Amino acid sequence: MFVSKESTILHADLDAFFASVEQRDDPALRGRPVLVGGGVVLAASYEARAYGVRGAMGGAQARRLCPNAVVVPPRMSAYAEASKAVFDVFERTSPHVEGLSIDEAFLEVSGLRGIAGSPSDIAARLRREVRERVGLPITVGVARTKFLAKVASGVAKPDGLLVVEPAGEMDFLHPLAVGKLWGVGPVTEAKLRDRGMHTVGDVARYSEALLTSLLGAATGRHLHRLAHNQDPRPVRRRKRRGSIGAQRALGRAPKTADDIDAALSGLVERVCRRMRKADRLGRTVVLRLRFDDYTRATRSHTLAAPTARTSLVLATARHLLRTAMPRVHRDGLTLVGVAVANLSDEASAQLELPFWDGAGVGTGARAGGGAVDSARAYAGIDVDPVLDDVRERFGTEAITRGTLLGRSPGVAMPTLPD
DNA sequence: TCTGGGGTCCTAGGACCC
DNA sequence: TCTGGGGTCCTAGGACCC
Repeated sequence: MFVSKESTILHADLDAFFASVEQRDDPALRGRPVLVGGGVVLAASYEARAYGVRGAMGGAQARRLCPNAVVVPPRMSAYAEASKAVFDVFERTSPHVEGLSIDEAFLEVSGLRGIAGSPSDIAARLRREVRERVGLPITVGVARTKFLAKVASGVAKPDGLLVVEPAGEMDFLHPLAVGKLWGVGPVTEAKLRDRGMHTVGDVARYSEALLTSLLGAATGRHLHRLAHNQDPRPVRRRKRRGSIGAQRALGRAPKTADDIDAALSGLVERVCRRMRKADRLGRTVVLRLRFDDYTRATRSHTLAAPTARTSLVLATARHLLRTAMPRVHRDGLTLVGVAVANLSDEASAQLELPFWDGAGVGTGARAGGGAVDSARAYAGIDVDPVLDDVRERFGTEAITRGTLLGRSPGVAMPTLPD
């Protein structure tokens, strides 16, 4: 018998997630406008949205729009816990779950028709289970493609369910504003508008060649396909994340070099702790800066071997910051961020070199024999036994690519934690 | 309306190697 | 001595998403 390979995809998206968790945990907040986060609104309950408040809005503006809103500080661990409980329901619903963020996922359910009922039955049951087991409202969109399922859940919000039937796809798709297309933000939307494209149907009338010349190869091709209802992307498990970072806004007040360095140290420490907790190492240190006029800059450096060592990441970040100091002095720094990218897991974790007898053996920096020699002279320590030991354990490749950080009395070197 | 914190992907140029 | 093409890695910036 011929079996259709046509897929049916659910897009499940929690409603006003952070705000809903707060209302769930504090009955006094139910039915009232709730804002999570004071400086910038991380989430606004639907009661607050009725006043025009949106996520990512400045806190002052949000309170102007909705003076009787209750503002609560974010409780990230509570949200992480709720997210995990919701994803447990997802996993019970389908073996094919692709998480998109802390509060949304795609589920492939086409293989389940005979077992679990129609897609809309499955979606309705999923919503009920999330409500009963976790106590949160969730909206589900159902369609043959990821894109349509995601748009459908957006239309059905809050606390809704919308199925886009195959026969109705074009009628659903073409009147949509271009801004609804996945990957179209303010910049791309303006470019499309300048060409007279306001709806998805408008985009569909243009050639792929024109769209790619206007927007670049990847974006042009992507939009052309979506506008013609071609979205073959399958639901698949996510790869592990590719970077871990932290950042902090500094405000506009003038700050000293010590202020900046203190912020940088705190960020590096947070990032490295998270990396070690997740059992991951990274090779590329990225420094992110934002200036008074909201322009941004990044500086990055790739180490010879992956690490999660605070001292090494911090030394690298400081070096990157020094290279950016002219710009910092000229334009005024308002945000500093550090990320470690190029993450690897256990396979390459062996390259993380060990401590050895009073000498810290770190990985990274542009190192060869020269760096080893200068570290030896600088620290005044006997590194030959260290080299032998490392060579024996990790092979010559590791040692020629490593840098030695000496630690001996009277020599100022970064402290090496854990 | 002046903007937080966490990410992803794409582009383009230069260095370097074969 | 001069010439090519292809591939990978690194850096920086930009757009976008939740």
